[in-house]
Amino acid sequence: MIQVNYRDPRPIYEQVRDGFRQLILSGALPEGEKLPSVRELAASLAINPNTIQRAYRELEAEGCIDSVPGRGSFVRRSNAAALARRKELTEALCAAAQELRTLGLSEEEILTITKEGTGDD
Amino acid sequence: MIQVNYRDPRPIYEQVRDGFRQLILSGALPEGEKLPSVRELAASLAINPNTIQRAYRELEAEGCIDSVPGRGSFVRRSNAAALARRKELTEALCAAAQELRTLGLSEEEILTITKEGTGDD
Amino acid sequence: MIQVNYRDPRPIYEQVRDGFRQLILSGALPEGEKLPSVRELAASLAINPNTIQRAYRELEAEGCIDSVPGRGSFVRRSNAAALARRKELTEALCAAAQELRTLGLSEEEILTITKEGTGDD
Amino acid sequence: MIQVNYRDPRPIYEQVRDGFRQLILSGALPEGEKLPSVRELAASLAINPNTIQRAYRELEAEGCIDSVPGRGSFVRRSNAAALARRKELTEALCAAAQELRTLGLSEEEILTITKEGTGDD
DNA sequence: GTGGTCTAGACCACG
DNA sequence: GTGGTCTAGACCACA
Repeated sequence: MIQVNYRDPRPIYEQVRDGFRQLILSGALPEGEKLPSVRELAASLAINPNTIQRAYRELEAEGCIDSVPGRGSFVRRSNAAALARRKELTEALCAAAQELRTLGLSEEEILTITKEGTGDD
Repeated sequence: MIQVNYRDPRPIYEQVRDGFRQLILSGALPEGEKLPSVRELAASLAINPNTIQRAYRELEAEGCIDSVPGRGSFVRRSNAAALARRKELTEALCAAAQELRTLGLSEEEILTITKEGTGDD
Repeated sequence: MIQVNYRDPRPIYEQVRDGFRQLILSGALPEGEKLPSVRELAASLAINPNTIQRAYRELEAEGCIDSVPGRGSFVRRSNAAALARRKELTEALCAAAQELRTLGLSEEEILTITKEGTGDD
Repeated sequence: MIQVNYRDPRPIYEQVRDGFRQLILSGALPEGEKLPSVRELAASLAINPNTIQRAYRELEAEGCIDSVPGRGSFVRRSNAAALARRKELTEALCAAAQELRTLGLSEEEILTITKEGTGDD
């Protein structure tokens, strides 16, 4: 369901957080779905429960999940979270495209890169 | 010439390094141009000289500059550096575009975002 | 009659307890009125009966209800409970007003906020 | 500078966080002021550094401070943070006033309570 | 020196 | 069982 990669320079809690965020915002995890419990996921990933809890805490702060003490954590899929993420990605995409232009790539080349992975190629 | 921003989550040495790389690869700094000395730049940015030195060291490792002990650091503009940077940006752009697709944006919307800042709009 | 909200950071038993206290102290539930049985309410709210029982237990300790084993729980509306609640709210109101003052709000602005919802506006 | 109270039911990290937020938003700590280092404050309060760090992390997320690895944490006093806090307090004040009304207090009595601590009494 | 991540393990409140 | 707080202590990257 979620994978962590020790070679990835990103901290583990970010990998877990971003992994779930992606699953939630893309709709792969439906609204109301129960996430694995902190201890359960920690055990299955061989990671300290505190690390998982931090990921869940941040997802809750972002509005992606509800954590209910004694019951578990559940997908919320709020619009605000999706919009915030969309804004982040839009800015990252713009910045990358801009810098590629300064490297001398043509508009056409950049659009081709953007389409990679579409199946259009 | 270079600016550092404490609110930026990136470490300062990365901000300095990336700032110079951008100036060099985009051609804003011509081949052979002398960079400010470590002490000079450290003083003008009110930053620890070690931090500047690390930025320069990494730029040299990337092939963006040549550091000549006793004389200073000079722009090299190698092809290898440009290609490496281009690969990084290409991957970032693809990843952002892919995730925007999972958020439900159409191909058209994504291309429009990519074109932002072109002057085409 | 009572609603629980999983997004509310307050534990469920507090939501139930506070909900009934509000209904009782405001007079919405008349003296002597029978409350739903623990099992009944637990079923209708899809909540663990232990949770309801804890809410009732605390309401009894506060003097808001009488629980008669085998017969049920009944509204008591004691003066002591009202006074205790009034003290709590008074302190909360004072604290909020004080902090708003430190944020630079004028006395007038604070009084206006206090009156919101009065129908005076 | 900051005090923690073990009798307070609020977690320690919230007491620390809220204490600094109050000092910052009220202007008691001027913009750019350096906060005590995580370890320093932890030692002086006899609290685990992790607990302090969590408080600082949340203050940074709120936009109240900037934490710069290797340099320290500094007051930011953003407008957004002040507005968010003001909104929280406004809602708390309204809710308390409303419930006091249901307890039968007159508008006059409530306004008197609100003014407590003004020196107007 | 600084902030930040992670682990291991205890303890609590809630359901 | 659940989430949440806290401690103790190690380790890393940065300045």
